[in-house]
Amino acid sequence: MSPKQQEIRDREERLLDVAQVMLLERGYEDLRMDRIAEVVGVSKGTVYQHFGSRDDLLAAVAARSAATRAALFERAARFEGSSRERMAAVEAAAEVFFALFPHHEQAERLVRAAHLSPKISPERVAALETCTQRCFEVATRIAAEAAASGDLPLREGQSVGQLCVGLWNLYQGAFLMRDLEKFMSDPSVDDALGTLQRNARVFLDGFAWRPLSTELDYSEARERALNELFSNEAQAAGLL
Amino acid sequence: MSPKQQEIRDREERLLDVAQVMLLERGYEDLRMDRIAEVVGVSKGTVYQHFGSRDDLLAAVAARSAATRAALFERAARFEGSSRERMAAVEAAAEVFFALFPHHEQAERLVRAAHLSPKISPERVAALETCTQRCFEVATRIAAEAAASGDLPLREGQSVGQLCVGLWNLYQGAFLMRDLEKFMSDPSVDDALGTLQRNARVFLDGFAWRPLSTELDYSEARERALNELFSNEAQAAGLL
DNA sequence: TGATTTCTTGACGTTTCGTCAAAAAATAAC
DNA sequence: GTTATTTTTTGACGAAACGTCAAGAAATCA
Repeated sequence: MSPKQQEIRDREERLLDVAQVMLLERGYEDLRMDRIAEVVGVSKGTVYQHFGSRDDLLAAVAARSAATRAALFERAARFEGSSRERMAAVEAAAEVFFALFPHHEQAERLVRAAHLSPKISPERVAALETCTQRCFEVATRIAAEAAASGDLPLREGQSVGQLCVGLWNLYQGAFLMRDLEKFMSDPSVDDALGTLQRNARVFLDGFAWRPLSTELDYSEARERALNELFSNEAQAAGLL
Repeated sequence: MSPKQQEIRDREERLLDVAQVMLLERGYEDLRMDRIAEVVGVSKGTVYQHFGSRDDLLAAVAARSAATRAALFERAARFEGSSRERMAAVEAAAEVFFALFPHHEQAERLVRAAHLSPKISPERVAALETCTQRCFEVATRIAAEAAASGDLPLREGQSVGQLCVGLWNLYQGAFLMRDLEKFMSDPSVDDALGTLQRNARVFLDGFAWRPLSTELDYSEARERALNELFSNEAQAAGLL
């Protein structure tokens, strides 16, 4: 790769870095192409060489963090333990991602809202979806193994797909709620992360995925996963 | 109220109607003030008499449907039956709302994304939050009664707040997923609404809220709620 | 009927997006 | 090492939309 090509690669990363920070700190409305160009030290035309439009840049930001999430999930898949402990490691990965990339939810929401926008290159949308699919595949594989081994006794009409969708929904809903004000005066839900962890356990208990959370303390598995798999990231995110 | 004032009121509703449809059909980017004015048959200046900005109009759209949701939830609270059947009625209300106001998720997401925008009048934001709070209050009251009566045996560290947050998250996450493409090839989750209903049952079973879904068929309660409480709406939404 | 207040209008200033022809830089050819 | 060609960068420009406001129209009041 020629030095020029390398420079272009690096610049794209820097553009994404700047856009990511701006999105988080100032919001979508203040994500201005001129300003990004100025901060990175290039002209606006050059930014448009990398990204076809403002929305395309936004999608690129989302795609980059989504790729990181998929990588975290796949790392979690290597966790050693019972099937449900391995799912707890995946949940830990979701937590780490959530803490490390607080901009991502907003970015992905906006990309989805810019629905079918012809201004977003199809490859980027495809990349984003592939990453989500990879996350689902990790979870599905673990649940399928649990079902095969008997740890997860699926009842009539239940499937590993249903379970994974439910767990995903639970997490997405909770992440969505993060920047929302509190709707409840109940102090028991002040700790959003703890509430989410407990609810995920209730949900998996509802499937009777053994060992139940009454039989085994999954916060131990969670901490082991954070230490063994995500040590650096978890420390950076303040989870350790 | 003078005829003029009535006219202004009506016009505001028409503006909201048009904005709502445009938002759903063409997306946020194509929600143009000039165009809305033109469709309703007034000038742009008049639109700005009603709404301080484009984002404020968006927030007004969200606030209006949120008020409808709160009303549906409160109607659901009047359902007769066991505590868990009454919660099933609330879930039915959420389904009805979801089907009737497909624009709402997007609108609320965008308002939240436009975070702290000084262009949205504080009263509208407050109205939006009050409506969500009303929904939570309905759910919380039912769960609290269930806990008091012994139907819902909360374990150490669990609370009705946690349960309501979890159920809300599950629904929000599922609604968020609606317009998303499918991530899974699993045909068992093709039926998004059915998957959501089953997952909600698993979740409440996880709390051991009696009668469990294995002991009682809650689709019966759901259909009764749709018929008794939301007959018109459910028919309009194609749920009956 | 005339005076006063309230409401409506659309042209205008501003901002930002995205384009593109010209200039600059990098690479290739000799 | 110099010239030619290709690639890359630039910033001025046109288009589009937001939000404003002074002038005019309509409604209410006296």
